[in-house]
Amino acid sequence: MDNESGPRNERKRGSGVKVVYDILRDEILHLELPPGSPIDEVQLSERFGMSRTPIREALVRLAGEGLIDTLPNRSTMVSQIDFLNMHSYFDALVLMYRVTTQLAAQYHRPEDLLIVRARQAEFADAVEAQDALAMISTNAALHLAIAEAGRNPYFTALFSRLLNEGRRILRLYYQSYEDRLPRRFVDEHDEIIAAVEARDSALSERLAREHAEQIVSQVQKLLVREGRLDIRL
Amino acid sequence: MDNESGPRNERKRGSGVKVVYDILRDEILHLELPPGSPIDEVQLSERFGMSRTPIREALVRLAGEGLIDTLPNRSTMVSQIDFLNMHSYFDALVLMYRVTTQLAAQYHRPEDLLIVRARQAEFADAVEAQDALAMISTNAALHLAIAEAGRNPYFTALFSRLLNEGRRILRLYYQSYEDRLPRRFVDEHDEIIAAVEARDSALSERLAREHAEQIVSQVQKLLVREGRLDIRL
DNA sequence: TGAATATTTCTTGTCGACAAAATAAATACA
DNA sequence: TGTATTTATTTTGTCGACAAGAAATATTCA
Repeated sequence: MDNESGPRNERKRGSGVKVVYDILRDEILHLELPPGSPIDEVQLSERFGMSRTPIREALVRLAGEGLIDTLPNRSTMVSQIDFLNMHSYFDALVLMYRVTTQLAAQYHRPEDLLIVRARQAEFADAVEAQDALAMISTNAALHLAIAEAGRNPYFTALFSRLLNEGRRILRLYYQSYEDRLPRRFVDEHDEIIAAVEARDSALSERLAREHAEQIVSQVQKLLVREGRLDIRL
Repeated sequence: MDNESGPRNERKRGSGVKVVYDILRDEILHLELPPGSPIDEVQLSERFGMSRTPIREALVRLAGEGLIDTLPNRSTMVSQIDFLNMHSYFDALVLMYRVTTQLAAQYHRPEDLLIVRARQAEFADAVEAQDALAMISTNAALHLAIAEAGRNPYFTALFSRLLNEGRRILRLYYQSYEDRLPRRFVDEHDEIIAAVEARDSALSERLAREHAEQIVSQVQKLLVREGRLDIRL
């Protein structure tokens, strides 16, 4: 909430939309702009030191990615998480974990694995540091790197969107609870990476599915773990 | 190329962006704006009788859907079809045919089937009329209706994008060749619809996969069916 | 005559202003 | 005091203008 781009004369022409998009996107994903937050163009214009036009264009872009909801002549707001349809989300997420990991086993290149391993190291550091928020984002970054190694832009784009959504969901919960972060996930990632590297498609897909189902299971536990009001009647 | 929205005083405020988006989107999908066509904001502004601002917002939206390519300070153009990566496209297409059809078998409602049947009737009419262009669009509409009956917005969105891309690809070819349209596809659609209606997930998925593979196979034939220059050397 | 440079023109990105639509606040009435 | 109406304010959609960047054209030079 502090990376304003500065006045016009310090920005390269043509970069306005992207700067605003990048910053707002990150703020939405980090829940600095939580679901349901109103988005006010005039305030953003003041904040970023630019006219409303590039702000609006960035908002169109964010809307296209489902991160904000807009209707004509109405206030824009940060999109809500559709908890009523989590099963759709989980179906799509698990399938994308499987498909992208299998494709990575088939199509990865050496430079891909360098990136994947770097992301895994970051993830392991976050788990070691018991830093839940870092874990959430480094997990997404790792799996996105695997997806990119699979080289199917359609799946990568969908998976990216799902991972982003997952980041928002998880952040809602890890902000409120102090869970021990399971070291097991680091080991699972290592196994997946090894299977990918070995180009073992079937094993990659199987490990990815198990891993994804673990994650879904954990999210589901989070979703139902709302303590019941304990009042004697 | 004729549905301009008229001057400002005949349009409802707030509808500008959508009107331009809808018209340009259709023109891209119908190849009236073929791949690689330049997009000129000033001309569009004159054509639609509105300022460039809503035009640009519509273009941001189209870019987000991969229908146009934009870079800062450069001319926008209609996105090319990436023929070098058709295998990625086919992988995604087949998987989406399977997934959405299976989900339709699981989650469809009576009103969904009414729509699906109406789209199939339109498809059958197009085949009967040997109207290739109508067949291309009604086929996409039918499968999108099936996907919507499956009720997973993530898959539906990806499939919609893939079907749109397929429309552009097929139009490139059917504009140039006069093929007999196979009646077989009508029958296959009927079988798929019956399996969906019967809630037979496994059969639905199998039929969808076979159907998709037929379509892929046909597209592949189109792609390689460029006559070789027949000159004696 | 082809290449390099300068100039002109065109297109894109952004600006601030205007006004329609929505929202909030104030006023009137029962 | 609660409801309906009116007024004021805020926000959004669009406008046309300005200027930076890119492309096209003209000019110069070897």
